[in-house]
Amino acid sequence: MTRVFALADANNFYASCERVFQPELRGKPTVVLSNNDGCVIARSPEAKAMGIAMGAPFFKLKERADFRCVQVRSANFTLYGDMSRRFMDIIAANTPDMEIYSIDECFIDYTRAGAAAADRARDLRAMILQWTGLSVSFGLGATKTLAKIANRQAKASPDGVFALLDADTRADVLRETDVRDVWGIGKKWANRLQCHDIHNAHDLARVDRQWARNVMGVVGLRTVDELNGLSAVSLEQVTPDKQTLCVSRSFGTTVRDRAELASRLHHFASRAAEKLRQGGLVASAVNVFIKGNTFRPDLPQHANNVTMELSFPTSDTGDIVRATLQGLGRLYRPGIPYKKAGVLMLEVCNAKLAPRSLFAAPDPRRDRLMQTMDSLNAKHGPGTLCYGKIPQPRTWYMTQRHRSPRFTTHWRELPVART
DNA sequence: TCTGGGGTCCTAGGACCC
DNA sequence: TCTGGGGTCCTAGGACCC
Repeated sequence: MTRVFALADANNFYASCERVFQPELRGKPTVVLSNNDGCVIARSPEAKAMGIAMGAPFFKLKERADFRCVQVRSANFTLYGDMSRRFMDIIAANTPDMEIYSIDECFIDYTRAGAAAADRARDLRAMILQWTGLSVSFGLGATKTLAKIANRQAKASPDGVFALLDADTRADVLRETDVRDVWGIGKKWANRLQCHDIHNAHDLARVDRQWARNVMGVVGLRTVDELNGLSAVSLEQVTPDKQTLCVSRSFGTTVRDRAELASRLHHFASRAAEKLRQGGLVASAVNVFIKGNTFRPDLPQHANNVTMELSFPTSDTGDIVRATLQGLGRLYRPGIPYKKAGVLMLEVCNAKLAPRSLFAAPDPRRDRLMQTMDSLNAKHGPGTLCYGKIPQPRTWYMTQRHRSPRFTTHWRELPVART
């Protein structure tokens, strides 16, 4: 049986979320910036038309003569996360066979809908637009990779839906698709494939399977099969537990002081522990890393990381903070202007499945303490209760000069309707 | 002055064992 | 004198994704 996958992808997601609640942005070139207002991570169609590149550093963008007409917003992940949940909920309520792939994309298995798949997608698209204000494109194909390619066409099609299901259309579209735009082919592989005279997706689909296996490995072979309509990447309906969990930030200004670095890592470790508990997870080790400013070779450089074993799998903020600060003690060098730091939780697994140690056991009273801390912070706002230090406003935390209100998740920031 | 953050999977190579 | 070879486990690094 021919399978039918759809990829539903919200158009210019972050920029669109901003526009839903700020109609004054509509029709104007709009960009959304990364943390610390470092670089561009989303662009409205008008901004794309101006040639503003994804990842363009903001400080360079500001030098452009036509910059004044560009609307700028700092990343507002609280808002985007909530909007994502809303549109995914609508899809889930209509189609049980779905996989949330990223904040703005999901795959749907429409095999059972058969010939009606495209109509189903159109209905769903209309519903999402009406209920959330978000425009979502649907690409349909016999594999996930083909659905991805179909989605690129859908973005340009008037009704936002494109089916890449018959053989002739498929061959035509694959010929038009640059090999670097194929899902799973990055910059490196695109360049290497060019050397073998493989320029578009159709060229790649026609290579010998054995050649693909030898030269590109199992991942490359899967891509080739998928381009030929052989489904090699299945729908992942159950989100597997994470294996690692990372909290890290670049700093707006560099940090030389050890106590200051410790304070920031303390915060990252606390956040990581919170994220573990939210997911019902525990970790057995924590990797701590610090690095200088690699964009500035003229400054003294130092980058290092260390892995600290925890005495048993845990999500206890105290254990994780302690290990993190011990790790920093081994890494820190005076006089280095540090630009980035973070913690990476390792050997993460479900708390219920975690191995137990004969020699060290978690204290149930600590679990209750963590629960109490989490519920207080949930009720009164993040940072109400901190572990092992006095809560203080994090003036250092991030540069967000252009952040919009958290329209959908904070009572005081709700949009106001006037009649 | 100013360049994001958070993931996954695969492979190569070393250590170690028999 | 002789310097095999296969298996497993671990780690680091590469490549990719959004």
